[in-house]
Amino acid sequence: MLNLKAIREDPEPIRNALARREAGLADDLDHLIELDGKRRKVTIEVEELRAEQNRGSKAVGSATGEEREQLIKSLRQVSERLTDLEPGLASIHEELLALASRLPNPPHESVPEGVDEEDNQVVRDVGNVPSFAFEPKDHVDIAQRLGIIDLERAARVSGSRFTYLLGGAVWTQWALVRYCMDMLGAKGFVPVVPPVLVREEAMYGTGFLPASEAQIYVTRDDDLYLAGTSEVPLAALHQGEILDPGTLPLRYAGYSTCFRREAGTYGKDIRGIFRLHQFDKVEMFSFTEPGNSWDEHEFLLSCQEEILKGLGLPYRLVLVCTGQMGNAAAKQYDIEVWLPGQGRYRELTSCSNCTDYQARRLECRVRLEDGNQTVHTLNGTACAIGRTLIALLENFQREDGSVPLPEPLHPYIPEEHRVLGPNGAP
RNA sequence: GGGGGGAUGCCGGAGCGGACGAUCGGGGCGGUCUUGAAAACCGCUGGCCCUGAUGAGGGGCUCGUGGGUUCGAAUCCCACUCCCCCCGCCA
Repeated sequence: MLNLKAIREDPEPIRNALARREAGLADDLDHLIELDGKRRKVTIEVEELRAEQNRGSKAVGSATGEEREQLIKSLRQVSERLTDLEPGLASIHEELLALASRLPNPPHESVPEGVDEEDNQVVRDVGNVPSFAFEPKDHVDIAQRLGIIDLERAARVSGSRFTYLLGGAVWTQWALVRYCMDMLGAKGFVPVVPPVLVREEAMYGTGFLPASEAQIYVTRDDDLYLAGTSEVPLAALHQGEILDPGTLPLRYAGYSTCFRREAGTYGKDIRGIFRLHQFDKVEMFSFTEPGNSWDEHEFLLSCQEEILKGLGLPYRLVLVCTGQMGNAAAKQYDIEVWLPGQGRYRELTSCSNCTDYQARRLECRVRLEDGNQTVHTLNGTACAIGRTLIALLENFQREDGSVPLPEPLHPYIPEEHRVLGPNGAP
């Protein structure tokens, strides 16, 4: 949700920023400004009548006889005029809210303008792309030979885009989770296992509704939504609260299963476990004072890079262009990991500063010296388990099909599973 | 699934048609006293919106949510939502 006060005071920067995202948005903003003006005009009218009504009603209490009758008579007229005006105000308000909640966060000036992946800006390449003395296989070949994923049976049970993870894949999953949690815990993140079924308000508050409705699973009888990322329940954790500035920044590391319908991606990444309806993920989430979110954004990014460097995965950091950013983000970094099996970089993590966009919808504020202010929220993937598993398999594969897991994971894996081999699974 | 009880400010808890934005207690903040602290005493202490200069001031809304009755609703009526307890089932 946009800050109407800020728009009213100085609409130009916001209009320009929105136009950089998508051409039509500037017109939407103008419509919004018009509605806001209308609303204020009618509000003044209505409130003056209400003030009159309040004054009069008080007077009735102490009046008697003829005077009282006269007063009630005239107040009845005020009441009727209000009844005429109020529906108009309500509908303007409704329209205003519907439009305002549809508009995305205006991008930060440092965000490159563009429409698709081609327009993303590569910030840096890190690590060495491995070279192989043999033809590297892709993760499906490797994993199936190891017996650690079972896509066919999963399809029989649940349909396409599901998998069973077995044996070594599971050991690796727990190791990745513990590796990330230990690192983030040491940095002051509070580990969280959040609810993954959430109410509509949480989806709305994080900006996934109404924007991405088609991507979200809904339960039939209970009207609960399945979170596509723990960002949703983590953001909603402090919904409606006024936080004490001493507690900020609040940093959480949420571990949860994520559910995505992936509507409209038929035929895309259909092979393997790259794009599933269900996967597990460790997600970082921060609440900060408005002035500190840009520093926090870089901090979350540094955590992501530390995790990947620790695992020894080659990646590149990308600044996502205006057209590719999530609805709530003002700026977004993606990290793309090198996948030898595909011979290209693929998205592994994402890190967004949502500024006050989600927090305003969630009504999450901080009590500052000069009044209450909307906090800023940020989110970043610590570890998308499935895709990280793909990256480990493809980058560290050996010609015999075995895969040694990187050393930082060893403390969390039984010794016999530190190298994924044919004996790693039934 | 069956039965019962609730929803009021940061927390507890009154109020049940007209000086109620709300008694009181706790907490928090400030002060008096004290070498310091505690105790005691005094004062302050919700949010949102409009107007105004992001000031002072003024106004409106807000007692779970939405509707209704009324000149006037925290208080009466209707619907919904949520929370809690007991029984049953259950990881």
